[in-house]
Amino acid sequence: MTEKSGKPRSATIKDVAREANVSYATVSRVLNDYQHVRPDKRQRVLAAMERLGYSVNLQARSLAGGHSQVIGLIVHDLGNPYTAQVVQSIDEALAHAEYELVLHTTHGHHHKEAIYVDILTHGMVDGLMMLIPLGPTTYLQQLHKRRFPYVIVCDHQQFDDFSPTITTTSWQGAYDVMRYLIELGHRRIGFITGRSDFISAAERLEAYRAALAAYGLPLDPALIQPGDYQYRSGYAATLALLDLPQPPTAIFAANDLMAFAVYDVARSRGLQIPGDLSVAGFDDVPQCAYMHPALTSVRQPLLDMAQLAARMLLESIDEQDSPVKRIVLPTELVIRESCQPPAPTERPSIHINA
Amino acid sequence: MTEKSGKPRSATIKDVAREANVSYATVSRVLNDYQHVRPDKRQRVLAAMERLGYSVNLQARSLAGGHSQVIGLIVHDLGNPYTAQVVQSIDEALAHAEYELVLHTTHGHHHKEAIYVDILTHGMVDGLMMLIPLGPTTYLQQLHKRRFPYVIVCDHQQFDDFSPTITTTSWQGAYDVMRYLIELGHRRIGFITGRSDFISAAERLEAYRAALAAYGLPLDPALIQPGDYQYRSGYAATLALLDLPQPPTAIFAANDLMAFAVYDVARSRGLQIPGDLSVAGFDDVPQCAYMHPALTSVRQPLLDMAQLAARMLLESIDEQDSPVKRIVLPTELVIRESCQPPAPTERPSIHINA
DNA sequence: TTGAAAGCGCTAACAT
DNA sequence: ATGTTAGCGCTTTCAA
Repeated sequence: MTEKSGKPRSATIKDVAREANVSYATVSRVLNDYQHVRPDKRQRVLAAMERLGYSVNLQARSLAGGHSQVIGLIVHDLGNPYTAQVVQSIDEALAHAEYELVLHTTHGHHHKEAIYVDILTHGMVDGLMMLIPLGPTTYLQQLHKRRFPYVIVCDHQQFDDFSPTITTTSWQGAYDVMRYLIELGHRRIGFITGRSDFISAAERLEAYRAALAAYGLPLDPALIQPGDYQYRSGYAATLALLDLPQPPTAIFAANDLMAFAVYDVARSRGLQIPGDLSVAGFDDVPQCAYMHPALTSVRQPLLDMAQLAARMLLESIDEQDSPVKRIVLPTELVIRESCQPPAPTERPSIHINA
Repeated sequence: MTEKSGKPRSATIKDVAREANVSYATVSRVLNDYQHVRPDKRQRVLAAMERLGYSVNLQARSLAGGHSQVIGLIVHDLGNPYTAQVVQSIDEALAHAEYELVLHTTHGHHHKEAIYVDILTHGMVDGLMMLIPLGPTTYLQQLHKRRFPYVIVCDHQQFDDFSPTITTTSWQGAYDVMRYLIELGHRRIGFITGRSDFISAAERLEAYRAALAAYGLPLDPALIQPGDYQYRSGYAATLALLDLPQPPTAIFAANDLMAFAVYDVARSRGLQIPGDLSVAGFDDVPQCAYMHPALTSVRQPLLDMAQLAARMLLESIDEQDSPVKRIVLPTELVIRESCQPPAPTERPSIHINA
């Protein structure tokens, strides 16, 4: 057979064995740091590897029953600074444990999740982490049935009862924002929702409603504008909110990116923040601190989440019978400069519309 | 052997064969969409797969000489919106071609590059893309010698002469900014450099110098402040620049993030942009358009870069003898609101310091 | 301490 | 059209 296209070949364990004049099992032993190898032979093997530029083929190793020492990570969207930061933290935590990371992004296509899970968990990785905005799914059930080690990291609190999960008190985070705003004196608070198919979006909306109810404030549906976590939708929603006959004195956006859009609409209309309009976001992306005024937001302990997730996964890889854990980490309301009591000139609101 | 820890097993091609009552080669044929399989048998196989929840093991396939249909991508830093966007574009381009993407991030540790290249190119992937800020390296030479398909995507123009490369007229981009600023009338232009070990940083600095020289303007070393592409360094550099006995009337930051820092320092000192100080950045991240005033910057055609890179790589996987290509895409100076002629009150500068 | 050999799940000849 | 079989590169028995 002529060496036509096909894959480029590189030195294998056998080449090394030949070069070092040992059996290829011995090479494998050196590779895996076995004890019973005579030092001089080990040296010879090492030298041969060096000379041949040998590098282990992880696929083959994994196939042969060793482990791959790689962890799969499936995320929904890398464009989100929130995701990017979690990924980075996970990567670092894993590197400490000598695991590699392979990352798959679904770019918002939920149907890809199952595909990636399939690919990764059939040979490619020793464990799987998922950063997904959705609730219970079929593929999770299958993973569980197969007893494949995995961990969910999410920013919402609704999921099945068999998946190991790291999450935060995200509902509480949203509620905290509302309480803060209400106690500042706001009565008409606009809410820009997240992407409707994300659980977090429903959850934050629910917290908005709950806080209103808890303080005996009326719920005006016009004050709830749909967004999708993107800047553009935040812009449109803010426009709608400010064009209301009775515009809100404060706007709570379900994430920071949409809150930034509120800033821009306000600026274009000559509205001062927080003088004329208070604004709060969610996620506490780094940019919050750089805004003028700095944006009040809700922080999730991303670093801790990542590290705990990594530890949990590694544990369940080591001992297959580790109990299913779920950890809920606290969110934190980060109060900055974007909120203050509503302008005193404001009259007690008179509701005209239904 | 008791089914102790070890990997969870899942259905293999043989299980399917048994279940469907065919030879396991036939299953493979169905799997790979071969022509010569009787429709009814194909159906039986498909059904069996369904029943068993079968999923192909990519490792095994790849080992057996098929291809993995996976492309590796090594990037330097995901935190950068620039990177994130390229990754996303590449992923989409690859998905069209039915390739999966596995991504490795070095998180700024250059020494990891060689390791990842090794891992990925020994069995794991059919081709490799790299998004790295560095110049020629040993591992690229090796890849080339092995004839392993790969492509470099970078934002600088200095590299070896055997690597397929996609790049942009980045030097020209920086030069364009300077020309624009100079023709606006600026004579003292501050420059905040990029991270010193990145080629792009040296290149942009070089363009800064070249433009000054071309217009016969003096080069004041004090106007060049070191940065590292991070916000914080931009902040410090701006402080240093504005504290100069003769501060610049314009600042060109080697990337947008540092330009944002210029905004913040200016604001904290009560300086108007562009009235008191003109500012320009590089990269044209989305945030530029949202700033007030919107930031003038240099755009690289990320989407085109990604698509071309994907196409190039796929080509060189298909035909091993495709000639080494290098494509240089044009950058574009995106003029927004952050620059204007220097204040007329400005006197002709008198240089006191050496 | 080392070598020989089986086999991981699959593809790709080679048979039939 | 389909079955049989030889590996891919490696780990891991089992012998020696």
